[in-house]
This record gives sequence, structure tokens and C-alpha cells, in this order.
Amino acid sequence: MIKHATVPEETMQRMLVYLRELDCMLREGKETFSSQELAEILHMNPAQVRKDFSYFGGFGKRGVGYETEAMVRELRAILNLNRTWRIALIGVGNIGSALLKNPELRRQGFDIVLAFDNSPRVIGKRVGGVTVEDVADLAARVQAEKVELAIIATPVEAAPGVADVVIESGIKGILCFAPCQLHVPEGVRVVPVDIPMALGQLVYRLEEQ
Amino acid sequence: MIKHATVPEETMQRMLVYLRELDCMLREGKETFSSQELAEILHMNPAQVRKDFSYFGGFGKRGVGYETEAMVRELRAILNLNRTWRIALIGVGNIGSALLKNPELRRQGFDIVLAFDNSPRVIGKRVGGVTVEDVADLAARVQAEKVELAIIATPVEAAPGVADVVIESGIKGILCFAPCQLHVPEGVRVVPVDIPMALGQLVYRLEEQ
DNA sequence: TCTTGTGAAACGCTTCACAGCA
DNA sequence: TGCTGTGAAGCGTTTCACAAGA
Repeated sequence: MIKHATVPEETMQRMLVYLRELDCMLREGKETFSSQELAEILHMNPAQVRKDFSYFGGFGKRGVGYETEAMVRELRAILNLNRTWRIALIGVGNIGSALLKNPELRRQGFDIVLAFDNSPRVIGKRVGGVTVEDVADLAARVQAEKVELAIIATPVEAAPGVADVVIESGIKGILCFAPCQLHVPEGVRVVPVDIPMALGQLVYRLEEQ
Repeated sequence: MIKHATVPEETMQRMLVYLRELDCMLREGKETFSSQELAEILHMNPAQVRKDFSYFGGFGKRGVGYETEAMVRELRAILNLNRTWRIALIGVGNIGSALLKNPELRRQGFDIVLAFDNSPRVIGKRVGGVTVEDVADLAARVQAEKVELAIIATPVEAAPGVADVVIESGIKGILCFAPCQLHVPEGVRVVPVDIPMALGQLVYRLEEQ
């Protein structure tokens, strides 16, 4: 059972997709599944599913398949999703507010415990159960509250500056909604959620189909 | 100048990244760039940049580099982003409202012209300049307004049903915020924007660094 | 001289095909 | 018998290295 070292990036991404689908199977009461079944739902090759799983160990029973509940547990452990992550949100505008009010995040183990903005209009307000604080206090508060992840949901102009402050505070993982490239030192991971870019992906091959 | 046929999916994805960065360069007044410079900003290999561009033609000048403004125009054309796309939004909750109020989308050529919900609480309300309509009227309204794309921002339970109605109405591209697999016929393209999954990506390798 | 454009090599992921087991 | 686990083959992408050209 190796972990991460030789595992393709693509495999790790698919692990998240598998977990989401297996969670769904579990809700539907499906106790066991084969690589064939899972692959069909996700429009992929069954060998791919088995190869992906096999990077982390032999979880299945030959002739039978995989046990859904056990596999969900394994996937959560592999993906570091078997615990709660404490998050700071910076930028309580439209998207920021939507995230604070979204119960799905906490349910999945992502707990936004701090929220920051630079506008006196929102500082002090309570949104989704969190009181918005002044972004000037970010570093101190992040350390006090043992926050590990940041979500940047500011306008694009502010994002690079905010990223610097976030990194300064010791945070190693940033989810960034601002449509721009963040420049971060080695050891800090950024995952972009760029909605115009996602629409771009949607559009680029629409015509030929 | 070929288009799409033999171009790797990865290249198309990077084209969007190039365009975003070049837009940024343009704002900063940078009139020309080399593959070297662009690659450094994006942490990639310069040969990759040149190879990607070369799928669509020779846009550069040897010894000099590429002209930023011309390249932005080329990229927009290649990616079908040199026009406005008309979009229907389904689900005017937290995320849906945030999208309706987001001016960045229109600026990038994505115009949400219709919004739908099933709750009497929001139907008839005006959000971000669009009046929310009853989702029961979706097909007729989409056809009347010549809408080409849909954004699904409903709760996950409603998403599959909404997707069926959207597809029925003739739409060929769906941006989906609901964290679930949509089952769509050949010829319909779905791009997911799954925030818990993005946080999962962020988290899975944080510990080893 | 400097940087592009591009065959060819290197590399890594996906798929195959089948042995191994329940 | 049926499905997993996996070496090896296949295949597509990335990187190299250099000719071509401004």
C-alpha cells in the first residue's frame, strides 16, 4: 500500500470522483459494486478503476467486487477527508456570502471558521453563522484559530495582495475564485475555481458536435 | 492552421490559461512576450507553450516573440470567445444569485439572460437585472430567447431532473455546480464546478509537503 | 544573436489481456 | 464462473534539440 509517491495526478483526481459517486451509491443502498458498474456510470474503462484502486491496495474480492461502505472509508482516508478542515474565507461579497451560507461544505468536512473583508459595510456583520472581521487582523486570527486553508473570494485586483497576507500567515493551501494566476512559494498549493474559465471549457468545442 | 481535430484536450485547457494571463499582460501594457516569459509565469516549459500555439499556426516572430494583443485576438477566435453567449441560470439560491450579480461574467462574454427557480419566494423577483421565472416555463423561454448554455445551481437533489429539462429544451452545454454526475446524451457537454471537490484537490497532498 | 517552429526521443498514462483467487 | 490485480503493450503528451528565420 503506497501513498502518493508514484501515484499519477490523474488518479488522485479520479479518486475524488469515485468517492462522490460511491457516496451516492451508499445513499441508494447499494452495498457492493464492480469496477465494471462504476466505470459505466462514469463513462470510463473498468481497468482504469481497478488500476487506480490498486495503487493504494487490493480492496476488492475476486469474483465479487468491492464493498461500497468500506471503499468510501478507504477513499476518505487516502484523500485526507476523514477529518474536519478549518478554513478562513477572505472576501465576503456575492460568492463569499454564498459559501458561508452553504451547508454542504460543513457536511463534507470543510468548516469556514473565519471570514474577512476590508469594507466597513460588512465587517462586524454575521453571515452564515460567522462574524466578518477586518482583513488587517488576518494573520493573528488565523494562527489563534489554527486555520489550515484559505478561500480567496475577493475581486481580482485584490487577490494577489490577499494571497501574500494569507501565505505570510502560514497557510499552505488556497482555493482561489479570482480569475488570476497567484504567485506562491514552493510548498503552497493553489487550486483555482475560475467560473469564466469553466464556461470557456464548455464553449470551445460546442460548435463541431 | 488546423482547429480542434488533432489538438490534445490538455492544449485546449492551457489555451484558456494563456488567454487569461495575456489579458493580464495587456492590462499591464506589455505589448510583446516570449514563450520563455509566459512559461515562467505559469511554471511550465517554454517548448510546451510554442507547441500549443503551433497547433493553430505560426503566430510568433523568430528572434522577437509574440505580439500580445494579436495573440489575445487569435486565442479568443480559437476558443469561440469572440462573441457573446446567452445563458439560462436554473436555481436562484446563494450561488445562483452570486452569479447573477457578478459583472465579470458579462464582461467576459457570458450573458445570463434568463433565470429560473421553482420556489414562489423568488419567482418574479429581480436579481442582478434579470427577473426570475418559473422553471416550468424553461423550455419555451429558452427557445424564445435563443439561449445556448445553461448553468445549473440548484441543490444536488434537483440537479438531475433539471438537467433532463434543460437537455429537452435543446441546450448543448451545461455548467453544473451541483456535486453530482449528470447523465446526458451524446452531443451534450457538461463542465462541473464542484467546490467540495476542489477543496478535496487542495487537501489531498497538503500533509507531505 | 535571439527566439520561434518542429521532428524525434522520452516519458507517463491508459488499455489490454490474462493469471490468480474467491 | 466471475471479477480482481497487474505486467506489458499501446498510445498520446511533453520535452529535447536544433534548423530556420527575423
